[in-house]
Amino acid sequence: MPRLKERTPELRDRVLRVAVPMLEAGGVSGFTARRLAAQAKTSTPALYELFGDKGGLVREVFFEGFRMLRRRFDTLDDTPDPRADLVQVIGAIRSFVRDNPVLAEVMFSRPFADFDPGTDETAAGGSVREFIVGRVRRCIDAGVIEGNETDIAHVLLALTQGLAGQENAGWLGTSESSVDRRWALAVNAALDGLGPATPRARRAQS
Amino acid sequence: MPRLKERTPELRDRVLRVAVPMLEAGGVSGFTARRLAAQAKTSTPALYELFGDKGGLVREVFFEGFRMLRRRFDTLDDTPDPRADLVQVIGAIRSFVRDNPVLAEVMFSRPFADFDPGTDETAAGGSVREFIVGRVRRCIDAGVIEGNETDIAHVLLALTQGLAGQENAGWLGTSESSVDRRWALAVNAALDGLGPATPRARRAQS
DNA sequence: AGCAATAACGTAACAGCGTCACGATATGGC
DNA sequence: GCCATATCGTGACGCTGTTACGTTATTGCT
Repeated sequence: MPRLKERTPELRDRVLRVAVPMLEAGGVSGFTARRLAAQAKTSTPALYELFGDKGGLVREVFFEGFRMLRRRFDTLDDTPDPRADLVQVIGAIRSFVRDNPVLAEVMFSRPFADFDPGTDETAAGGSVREFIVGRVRRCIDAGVIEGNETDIAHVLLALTQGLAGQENAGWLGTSESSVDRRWALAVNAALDGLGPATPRARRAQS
Repeated sequence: MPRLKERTPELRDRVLRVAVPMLEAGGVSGFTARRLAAQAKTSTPALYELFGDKGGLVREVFFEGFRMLRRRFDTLDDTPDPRADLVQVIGAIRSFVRDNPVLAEVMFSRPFADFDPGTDETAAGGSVREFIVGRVRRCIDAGVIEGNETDIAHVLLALTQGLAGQENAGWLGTSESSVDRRWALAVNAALDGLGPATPRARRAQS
């Protein structure tokens, strides 16, 4: 007897497909429920039925960001050099952040007061982290670096996130070359320091 | 003939002294012009005369954060071990972020849509960066690490910021011990990798 | 003393936000 | 053709940042 439902999972998908480019184009402050509803040719109450609240909406964009990053990893190909492959994945994260700075802020920072990614949402990056752990493991197996693969992945991800955040904010340097140089220095130093038989590294265990 | 001005630099200081604890207590979303005005026993138009707009207000809190961090550095004392001193300053940043998580977000992240620290505001951290550069230089002079002091300071700060951000978000680990372990691993690996005569490190130059 | 001129004050308004109650609406069954 | 009902979107609420504007207090002059 009622009318046909329009607030379906299909609408949800359409909204999300509109949301990501709109976030990137309009920035955090331009990302409002009303504007998104208008742009997706629906109403604000529809958004609230589909996503609960603004935080739920941002949460889905957050998840979509990690899916996009993971998809970018699929375009990378393995080489015989495990260390180069690990450097490559870090470079892929860097270029992702440069291509999608606002989305990256949602993923790695907390620009929306309504959405605080907690430990639950950590799992969203799980598939991303798995990929990195895989490449870390190959380095460990090859004897390029030593230690616990999870710990090392965390460290490399933190370093990458810190560098990307600083580059994004324009703090890492003014010229392209100095920024590149610092990226290279950081990544190489970290990998070298994680390598085997570095005398001082033994301190970490004691 | 007019009445006496109350919106003086003194009021400005009083507002800022109220603002920092209020931000930390109420979080980003609780930090509103009205609430701050009420708490500082003044009016919202007074805030706008003193700070221009909300962004200007947050900007001052941002500056105050760096002053606080710098003041914390002054409580540190030099030891004969330059490497230990460098580790110590990184630890000081970590504890600062743990003690003032919301303020740290304002300083290192961009939780307010109204305030984007740009290259101008980079200078605010200048005095903080100088301190770190000083400790880096001591390490270079002692032969503990090698390279350009500014580049190295940038790298260490990026690493610290990345780790602190992840710890703050609860992403660095669930147990205190795993978080500590990853901090130690990261800092030691970076310093080791920046050290002299590490064969692979030469790659960075080529 | 009392008044006028003037500058500083804060109330109250505006647009826009997240959110949701509720009246309007469209549909299938009788 | 009409009713019942589930679904829709208009419009409202309280909040935000921001500011116009009427109110108020003060000083100098008569």
